[in-house]
Formats: sequence, C-alpha cells, structure tokens
Amino acid sequence: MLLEDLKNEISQGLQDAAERAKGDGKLFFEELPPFTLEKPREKTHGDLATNIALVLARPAKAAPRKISEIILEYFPAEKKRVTRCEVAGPGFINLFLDPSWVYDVLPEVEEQGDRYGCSSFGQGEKVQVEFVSANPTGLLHMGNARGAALGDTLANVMDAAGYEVTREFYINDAGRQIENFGYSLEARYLQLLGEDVDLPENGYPGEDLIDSMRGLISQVGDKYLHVDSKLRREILVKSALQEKLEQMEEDLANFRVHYDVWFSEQTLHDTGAIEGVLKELQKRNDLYEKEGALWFCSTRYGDEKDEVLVRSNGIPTYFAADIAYHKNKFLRGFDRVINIWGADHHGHILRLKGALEALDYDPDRLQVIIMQLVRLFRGGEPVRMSKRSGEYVTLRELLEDVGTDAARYFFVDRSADSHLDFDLDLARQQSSENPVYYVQYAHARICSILRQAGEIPQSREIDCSVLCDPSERALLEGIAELPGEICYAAANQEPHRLTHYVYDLANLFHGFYTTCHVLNAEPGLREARLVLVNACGIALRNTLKIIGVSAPERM
RNA sequence: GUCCCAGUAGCUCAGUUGGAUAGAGCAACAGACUUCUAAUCUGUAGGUCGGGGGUUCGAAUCCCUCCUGGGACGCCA
Repeated sequence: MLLEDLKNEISQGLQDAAERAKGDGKLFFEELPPFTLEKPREKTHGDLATNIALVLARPAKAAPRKISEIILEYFPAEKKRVTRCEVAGPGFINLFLDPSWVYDVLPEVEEQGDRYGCSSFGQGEKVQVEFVSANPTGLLHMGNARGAALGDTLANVMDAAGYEVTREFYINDAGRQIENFGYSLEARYLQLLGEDVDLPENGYPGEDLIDSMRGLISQVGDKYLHVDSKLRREILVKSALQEKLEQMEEDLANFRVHYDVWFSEQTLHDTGAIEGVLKELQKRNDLYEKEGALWFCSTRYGDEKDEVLVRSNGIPTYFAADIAYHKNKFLRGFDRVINIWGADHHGHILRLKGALEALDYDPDRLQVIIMQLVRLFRGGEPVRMSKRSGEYVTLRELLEDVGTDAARYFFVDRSADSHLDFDLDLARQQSSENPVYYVQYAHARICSILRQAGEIPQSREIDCSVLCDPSERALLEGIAELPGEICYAAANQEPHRLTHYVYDLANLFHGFYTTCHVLNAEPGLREARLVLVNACGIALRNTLKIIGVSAPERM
C-alpha cells in the first residue's frame, strides 16, 4: 500500500474515532475542524503525528491531552498497521507503524516504473497553464526564462498529479507594439540598404532586428525599397514575426519547453471576439463613455480605478483583448486557468478578475501566479537588463553559458514570490557547489551499480525486510514520499518543492551509498539492496523529468 | 500617497496553511578514498526569524504599527 493511501486510511480512522466518541457523548463539537497527519521532524515522535486533539480543544472545550486519550479509545490501531500510539507534548498523538510498512513501496515502484509518483489526485480537472507569452518583438530574456521553467514544471507536476493540462503561449501580435515593431524593422531595412534614416523614438534597438532584416535582404534584396510605407511595414512585420516566433519556439524547445497551443491575439480582433465582450459588458451597464473613450467600471469589482477599453481613436486596448482572451479560454472548456505573470503585471489581476465576474464567470477560476523579478549577477555586479537599451541577457545566451539542466533547476528552486538573484559566474562554474550536479551524480552512481550488477531482481522474489539499516529505511521512506510531494506541489502550485525533494532524496542516497555496500553485500542482502537502488533511481529520474532536468547515466 | 512581494546563520534560500528543540547548501574549521564514481560522506561552529505591540494552550507563520529593499500605479503592452 502506498504511504498516501495508508495516511488517508489512518486519517479516516481518526475522524471516525472522534465521531463515535461524540456519538457516545464523550466528546462535544459541531464539526470536526481540519487537522494534520504528518511525519514529525523528530524521529522519537513516531512515524506519523496528528494535532487532531489540539484543534478540537477549543470547540470541545476540553484539555487536548484528555481528548487524545478519548480518541485513542475509539481508534482501531491494529487494523491500520499502527503498533503503538502515544499522547505527547501538549496533546499530539504520535503513531508508530509496523516497521514493515516501508517495504510496500518497492513493488509499487517496480510496477509503476516511470509512472511512479503519478496519481489521480486532480481527478482530471481541465487546467490551462499560460506562461511566457513574451512579446515577439525581441528575444527571450531572464524573466521569460524563469516563467518558462516555472510554468512548464507546474504543468508537468499537475499533469503527474492527475490534472488534464494544456500549455499555452499567448502571442501579442496586435496593437501598438507591433506598429512600433514595423517602424523599427522598416528603419533597419532602409539603413541596410544605405538610406539615411533614424530608428523611431520608441523603436526596438535590439541587434536582432538588424539580423532579421539582413536575412530578408539576402533573399529579396531591395524589392521593398520603393513600396508604399504602410504596405512595406506589413510585409516586414509578417516576415519578421514569423521568424521571431520560430526562434522562440526553438529556444524554448532547447529549454525543454513545449506548448500545446500558440494563441494569436490578432484572431481576437479578427473574429469579433473583442467586440463581443464589449457588447456584453455594455448590456450589463458596466461601460461608460468619457472624453471620447469607452471605460470599464472596474471600481465596481474592487479595483482602484476604472480602465479604458476603447481609446478615443477607436482602437481597443490590450486590456480589452485580454478580457476577450480569457472568456475564450473558458469557452474552450477549462475548469481553471493559471497564468504565470511577472511582478510588473500584478496590477492587472484585480481588473481582469473583475471583468470576468462582470461576464458571470467565477473569478476564482482564474489563478495568477506572480513571480518576482530576476536579477543577474556577473562579477558580483548586477547586470542591467532593459529592452529599451536593447541590452539584456537572452535565454539563448544563458543556455550556452550554464546549460538547460542548471538553468531549469535554478529557476525552479526558488519560490515564485521571492526575488531571484542568479549568479552567472557561479552557475557557469559547474562545480560541486551546484546542487543539480549533486542530484545527477546520485543518479549516475545508481546506474553504475545497476550496470555492474547485471540482472536486477524483483522485490516479490526476495525478502526485502533485510533492509534494516537506518540509512536504508530512511531511503525507503524518502522514495515513498514522492507521490505525496507531487500532489502537494500541484495542489499549491509550488514547483520549487520538487527540487527540494529531489535534493533530499539524493542526499539520502549518498548517505546510504557510503554506509551500505551493494555489490559486495552477502547474498540476500545484495539482491534487496539492488531492488532498493533501482527504486531510488526511478524516483530520482521521475522527479527530474518533471523539473525538466536530465538524468545522466554516467558523469 | 495607494497597492503587491520580500526581510530567517557571514552569503543564497527552505520552513507542509498556527505545532513539539527554526532547517539545508555555499563559505569556515576538523576528519574519511588500495572502495559499487570523493561531483561523495561524517563532525564542529554559526540565530533577538527586520523592530515593537497584540490574538492563544502554542506565532517565523495570523492582526496592527513602524523601518529597509524591489516592483506596480498610462487612452503602453
């Protein structure tokens, strides 16, 4: 039986015990408050501990220790593989399991193989994760990279936890920035053809646009030199946009990020979707005209001020398109949509949720994960990143520097809401200071053992209870925690839990490796250890896969 | 001025929704390789959880207040 199932069973048993005590008039409470059942930090506090009596103390108006004793009278410990219960500290119940419980994980891992860790926890809820969605007018920068690592890992872990996940990239291929893009491209095109023109004031100064136009000229030469400017810009934009998107897709693929859907903003304009939501909001009297523009009453839905949806020049704002976009997401049948946004977008959350509410969608179905900014350090100095100057480190450069494995691990390793200081020098060193190598090394060691062992026995054919060294038991427990970790990370949208888990697991393995010899162990023990090592390899590999880090067989 | 995020060991950060004696890595110091890969392991040291109040059996975690750093407040996207 999996640890998760065992925990659920015990948890249910405790709940039943409390209810029956209530039925017999020994405990009083309206409703059982939520309680925890988890592995305590201290080994001496048992294999599992619960605070059920502590949370009941107030509603039951009784001393926690007394409540614990009453609950234990009704708790059928022996049926739940619990060998001993004790009331401890302020009223915790500590449970000691039959030591054999840890061996159950081995046949589970063998059976499930690369599916070990997966579960049906999410019950097939249809979830969309939208991330990166970078402007296609430039190259991917560090903020995009962090978003890519976080979004993809979140999608992976939710997928493993039994959600039905769609990964989506929203292409900002409409609006004023595309106009700017056109003017910038035109300037570069003309400059390369020897014309004396300046880059427009708000243009994109990046070198990459020059490259794009150089490439175009090598194909078509000065074909568009004397074409009408508006038409020329359209042609240049179309060509460069296509190229930019292909580059992004390629860079993201090198970062092991793949999308199910690339969604074009322009289609929202073309299909009348934006007009549609405007009419709908109009009907609900959530719009008004002021100074020639059309405004949305976001203040009615908790925002600080109202927002413009259609400018006085008749062009809808980005926000208007975003409302239509999110309505479109729900029309496509997603139960929940998760957006990964940079910290500079946090102000948009309230108004977008407000707009969804105005359209009769439950705003809680939209979840926005705000990630704080990335600061790069080189030589101890922060590297300035600004699109304005066109000077910033790109994802491509980062991958050339430190590689996909280290980059993905580093980005996921920190929780989204803390600022990330990325030390390029340190990451480039690829030394033992880098935790990703520590984890990968554990996997390589495992592969090395298994290679030399030849045949790997099946746990059912042997007696695994000979694995009783503390380091062996700790490793078994670590392996058993994977399914629970995946559920936790998915339910709370905390992908960084996984790097911490996989590091801890590697740590347990290295400890075991030093204490327990595998290949030279006596017959019986040798086979059991091979089974253990194999299972650990699977758990490491599966977790690394979710994070998007490779699991090398040799290092 | 208003709002969001952060402040935990010298540095970079965790801390399982309020639980038992606050944890890792790096850096420092002291040890362990004729070994299944030493990219490893063991040990030592390191703390007023930004400050101050409050809530209760119990607070790094929740509330109030102040301080510091970053970000957002456009008919930009």
